[in-house]
Amino acid sequence: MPERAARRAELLSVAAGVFAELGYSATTVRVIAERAGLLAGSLYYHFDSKESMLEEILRTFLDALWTGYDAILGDRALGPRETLRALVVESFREIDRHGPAVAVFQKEARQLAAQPRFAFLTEAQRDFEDAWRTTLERGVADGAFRPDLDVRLAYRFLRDTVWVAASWYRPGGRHTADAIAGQYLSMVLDGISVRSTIPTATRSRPWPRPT
Amino acid sequence: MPERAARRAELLSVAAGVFAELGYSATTVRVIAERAGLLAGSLYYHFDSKESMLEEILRTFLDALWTGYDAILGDRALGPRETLRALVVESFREIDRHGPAVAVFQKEARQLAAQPRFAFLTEAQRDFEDAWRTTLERGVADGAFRPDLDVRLAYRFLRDTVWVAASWYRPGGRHTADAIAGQYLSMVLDGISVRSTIPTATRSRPWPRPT
Amino acid sequence: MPERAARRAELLSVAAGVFAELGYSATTVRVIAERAGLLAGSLYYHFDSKESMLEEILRTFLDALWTGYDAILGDRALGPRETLRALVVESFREIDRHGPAVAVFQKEARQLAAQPRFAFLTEAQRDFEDAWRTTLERGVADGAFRPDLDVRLAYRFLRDTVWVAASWYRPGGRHTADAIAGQYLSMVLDGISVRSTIPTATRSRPWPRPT
Amino acid sequence: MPERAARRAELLSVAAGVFAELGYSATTVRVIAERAGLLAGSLYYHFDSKESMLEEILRTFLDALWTGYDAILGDRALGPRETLRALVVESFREIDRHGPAVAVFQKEARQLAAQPRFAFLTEAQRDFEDAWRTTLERGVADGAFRPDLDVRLAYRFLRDTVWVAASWYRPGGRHTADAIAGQYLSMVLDGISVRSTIPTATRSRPWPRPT
DNA sequence: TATGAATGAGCGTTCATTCAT
DNA sequence: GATGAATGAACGCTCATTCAT
Repeated sequence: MPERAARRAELLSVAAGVFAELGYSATTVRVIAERAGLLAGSLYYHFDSKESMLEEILRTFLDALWTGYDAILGDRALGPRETLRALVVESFREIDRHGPAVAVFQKEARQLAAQPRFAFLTEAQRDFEDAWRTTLERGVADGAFRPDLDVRLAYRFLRDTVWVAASWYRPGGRHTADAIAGQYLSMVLDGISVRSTIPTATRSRPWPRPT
Repeated sequence: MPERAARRAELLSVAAGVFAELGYSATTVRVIAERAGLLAGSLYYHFDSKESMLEEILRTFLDALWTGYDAILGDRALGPRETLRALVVESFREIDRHGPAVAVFQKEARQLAAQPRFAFLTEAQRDFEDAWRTTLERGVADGAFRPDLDVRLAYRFLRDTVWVAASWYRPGGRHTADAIAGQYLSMVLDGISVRSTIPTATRSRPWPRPT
Repeated sequence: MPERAARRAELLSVAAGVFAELGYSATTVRVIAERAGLLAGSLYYHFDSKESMLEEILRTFLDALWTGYDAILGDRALGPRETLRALVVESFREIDRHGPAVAVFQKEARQLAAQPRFAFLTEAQRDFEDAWRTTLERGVADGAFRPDLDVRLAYRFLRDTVWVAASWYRPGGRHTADAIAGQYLSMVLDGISVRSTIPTATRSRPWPRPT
Repeated sequence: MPERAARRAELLSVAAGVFAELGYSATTVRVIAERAGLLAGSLYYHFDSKESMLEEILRTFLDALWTGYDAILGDRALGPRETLRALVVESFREIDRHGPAVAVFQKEARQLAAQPRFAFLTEAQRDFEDAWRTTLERGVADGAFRPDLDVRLAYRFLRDTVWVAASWYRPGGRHTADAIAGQYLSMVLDGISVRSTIPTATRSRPWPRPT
């Protein structure tokens, strides 16, 4: 990595941390500069604007994420269940690697997507929804997932469940990202309930019984 | 409701909507005023500051929420499963009634809690965690919930899963709040998976089999 | 005094007190109203503006002052020494009666005099200077005051000496206004020094010795 | 003086001039900025707030003043008369050098002293009173000043008389600061009156006659 | 007479950004 | 590459003033 790009990455990492901590709007370029050890004006040698820093942070995150996702989604050997598992694991790994960027994405994306400059967020969200919903639908179709699943709702449920973890997850904590992914998957797939105790009234339709 | 209090409530409702949409920091009092149909300065006849509006919005929301929660938590007739169900339903009803306030809480609480003025948020979060974790622990103890549950993780999972819905839920949409609560509960309790497909590797311990 | 005028006087008295305490610019009509027991807007039933209250306070004070001064200055029986004494006594009585108004005059007059609306202050100051300087000059001419007196300087000295007392004098304190006037006169006329100890070097010219 | 400090001093000098002319409260930072040739916001690169400018102006003035006063008060060779003379001369020199600062002090100190931030003004006023009153009392005790002197009153008389001059004194005028100090001293020490004309009624006690 | 709600101008201050050095 | 001083727009807020009731 050339000197120049390394410095940019370093500064963006600082910026992402502050954006995640204080929110984009409440972050001043002064505190970014201060944490990076230079003066506010000097940031403008490296970046056009505060907004362009944000954009670069989000693009970098999404590029990395989609590199991982594309490998998974392109793997025809994976059934819907394994695909879902792989997507969740990949997502937690992304949180592990680019936690602040994920937190910024989670907090700011909806609002930013309205601006032309950040239209790529809207695209990403659409692709994102496609990937997850397709996987869920495949799973319902082939009997891996519950036939009574409301796919739209389940998509949101999964999406929020995974990304919101970025706001509390800290690398080097009690659990590894993969361990947390495993726990999440267990809850999402099987529920927190002991199966036999579920009163039938909870469901609109009886489960298809495996034979 | 006296004239005065009604006007306050009206203005707070507008403010909550803008805070939820743009974020507290990115919201200007001029925007609030514009949407409320008066001038920025006039807001200060009713409120001390932008911050005091935020505080009142959050306090009002938490008061309403705890009124509901306390009734549930104080009901000794409820088992952990019914308690959890009631808490989720109550939460979605709160989202239905005070959606913007919930979204603001969800977005801003962590950051605000550091200020002395918003210390009540820290208390609320602690009480909140107590309520959910105690319920989960009771459920694990009496066999309603899975014995291998990581309660800390499950708590976060539930908390985020429920509240994050405030950022997309709109009253009057396709589903009622109670319907969505039901769907969420179904996913959370039973998982999205069809039972027999769960590979045993997912779990640390085999399920207790009903006899 | 008609009801109406009495209320005005009452409100102006409150206003003068606040102006004296906080300064005209730092005084808000809200605190005047509050101390008078009504709401800010209600003051505008009685007065056109904050500025018109100030004007009325200053005019009332100057009218009263000149009533006293004119009687003294018109008394041909008084020598310069007695005239000066009478002016000082009258001034302290004015401070005793309208202390806050005097303090406001002392603090604000110089700055206000630049506005057309307050041109009467400039006139008053000119008349004021005339009265005192004429008295001093008469005294120098007839041997009552020191022949080496710089009249311009002595005028300022006297003027400041007297009016500045308004900023600390409180009616009902240790000394009456007349007693303070007496003490001031004693210092101004005779100095604080024991005469014989004055080294001759202090003076530019030897004193004319009375025969 | 480093570049930075010089710029601060320059801006503070402008600010002091405006504060003295319009009063602190009536002064807007935009006026200060305009006279200094920059924009209002740019002042905040150099100072924290309008109030901090005021504080620095007053502290600088008091530091300079006390440097002079301490030298005088610490000189054991000076009798009360020479001490008083030296204090007055030093005060007028201070007016000559920092006229606007003195005028601001004179106008605003009483009101400001109530704020914790300006508690140093209260201290200064106490030290000030100590210095002058001690000098006066020493003079009365050793026969330099009139035995019938009301020291409290005389202190106020001297204090106001001297400092109020800051509101009209302009450097480079007809008289030098030292010349004005001399005239003031002559009036304060010996009075404006020619001795023999003093009616005995003015005094409560006869003068001690030198033998 | 007084109130209560509002206006609108302007205030002190912040902050992303620029640019000569 | 970075600094330091400045810009200029906008922000939260204040306050004298208005006016229907």
